[in-house]
Amino acid sequence: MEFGSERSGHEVKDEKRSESSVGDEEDRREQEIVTQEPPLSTTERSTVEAGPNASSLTKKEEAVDELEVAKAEMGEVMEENQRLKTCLNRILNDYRALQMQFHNIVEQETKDSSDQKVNNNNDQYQIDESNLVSLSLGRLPTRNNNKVPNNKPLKEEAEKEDKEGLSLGLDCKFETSKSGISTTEYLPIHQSPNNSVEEVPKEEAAGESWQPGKGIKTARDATGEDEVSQQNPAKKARVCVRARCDTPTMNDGCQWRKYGQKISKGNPCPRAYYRCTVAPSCPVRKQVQRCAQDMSILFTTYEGNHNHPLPLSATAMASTTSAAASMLLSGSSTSHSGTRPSTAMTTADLHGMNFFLSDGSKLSKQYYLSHPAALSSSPSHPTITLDLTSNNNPSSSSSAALVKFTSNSNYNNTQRYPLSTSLNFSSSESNNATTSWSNNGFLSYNNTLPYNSNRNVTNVLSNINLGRQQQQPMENIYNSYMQRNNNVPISPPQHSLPDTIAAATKVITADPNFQSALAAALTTIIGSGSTTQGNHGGAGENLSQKMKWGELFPSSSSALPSSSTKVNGCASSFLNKSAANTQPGTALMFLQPPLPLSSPKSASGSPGDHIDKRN
DNA sequence: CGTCTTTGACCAGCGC
DNA sequence: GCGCTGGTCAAAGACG
Repeated sequence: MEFGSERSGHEVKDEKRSESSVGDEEDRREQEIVTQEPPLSTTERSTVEAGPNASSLTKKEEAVDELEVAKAEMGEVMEENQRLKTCLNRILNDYRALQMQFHNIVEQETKDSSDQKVNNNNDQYQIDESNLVSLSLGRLPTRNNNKVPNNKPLKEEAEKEDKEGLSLGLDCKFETSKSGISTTEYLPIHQSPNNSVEEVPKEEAAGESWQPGKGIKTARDATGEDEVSQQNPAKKARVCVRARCDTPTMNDGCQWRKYGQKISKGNPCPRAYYRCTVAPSCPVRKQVQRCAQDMSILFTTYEGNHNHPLPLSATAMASTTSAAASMLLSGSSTSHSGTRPSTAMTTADLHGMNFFLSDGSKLSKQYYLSHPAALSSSPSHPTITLDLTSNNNPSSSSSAALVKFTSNSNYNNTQRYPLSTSLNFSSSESNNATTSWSNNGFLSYNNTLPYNSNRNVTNVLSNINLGRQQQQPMENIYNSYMQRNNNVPISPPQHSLPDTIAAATKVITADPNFQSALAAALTTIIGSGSTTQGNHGGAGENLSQKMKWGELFPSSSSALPSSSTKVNGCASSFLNKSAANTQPGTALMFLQPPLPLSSPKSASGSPGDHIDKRN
């Protein structure tokens, strides 16, 4: 993939200019070197002239030879230098291209939101209500529609977004089934009663913001979400991320300070408590705990919403957790109607994409966790779990990425929300499409062929690797679908994997027509056979350049500098740094708060969600 | 010296 | 009411 092909004329121009300037500089240096040579030669000559005999002539010849050798060596060094400079220029230009594409994606998401709104108007009510799960990635549709006319130039809109704070909001709508009662048990391993993550609290509404009983109260905009929180201060939505990680914590781009540690019941591994330190008053907390049975699995539970701009690197996880929490809370909102029976579960089996939304009852306890006792949460906290491990899920043997929404609660007539929800993006190891937080710190998608590999867009997609994997099936599927059905120009995937997941989820859930496309895509992916498991290449956690540059510059990729920061988490931070480098102005992003279904107005209000970064 | 981690103590919620 | 457990605080120590 050459980003150059995607670059605008302006950028190409810049590249040419920079290359030419590099060449000029090289020429200048060469001339300087040449001009430095005469004094040497003069010295030599003077010695030679001092003794005009045969030995002097020989010396002169030797000196000339030495000069020539030196020149040759100098030339080699300069060639090498030039190669390196060219390489660097390409990297920089690629980076610029990536930035442009990021803007395009933001724009794309804006359009998607608009399109989805239109589609919702047309189709939403034709969809079986029981299967209606809508996750929209990006800015809130209403706001988008109002503020960003579609006929505006992309760049202008992108700039506008930057000025507005570059919000990557996640709008999550989630309607649980009225009728569908699923008995599906996605249970690879025995479910222990101690599995508190999925443990079913039995309470009412949930506030997503962290509001400790006696603790920090953050001044936030009066949004619908906040209203919910205030109405139910004790109920905090939690998002648990289950991922494989060798480091003490996942690096999600945010800054955390450890404020406590506890040995929790049922797990010998201590649970660590962190709070966000990006802003002093940020209410966000996270808990980190290793799985007792599999120490490589890390449970990271986020609570609350950030009330400050987030580093770009932090938006990935924040978006995902925000979406998840929104879904959880939105699910609760739908139950306000009271039309739902005490046990409700939504299951949508989309050709291997198993959407599993359950609500209520002990029947629908979450079974997917392999090691249920590993983490527990208070019953007062509705929890949604994102399973980002890429392993052993027997039930994911459909060989497609499995997305599971499971909401559990002791649902009774007063139950207002699903208390525990899991999003399982894992797949079996044999799967071609795999999402994982790999051990080397790369959040990776494993897959093989893109669904629409014959498309130009895919050419770009195929060259962008998160975690230096091959491609992102969900992304490709999503793009393919969007392009085919909506005639929407597809931007290369510059957003983070969680965003990708959310985007894919959005599409899948928003439009039933996507099923057919998905089926085809999965067939293609499955059929392609080979799985490109990640290059566990170590130090690259902070290098967005590693996205595919290993291919572009195989010889130099290993030389890319690793971060000097203290970050040692399993990270998504590689998503961050490059973007934050050259455009400091965009380094901070304000996450749009998740939008519960019941309170659309919250969209414009409080900032988004969860993040984590170091230990 | 400032920041961060560790760790014991304290508090609140929940179940019995 | 009591005990258990999760969650938080804050002093002390470690570290750069």
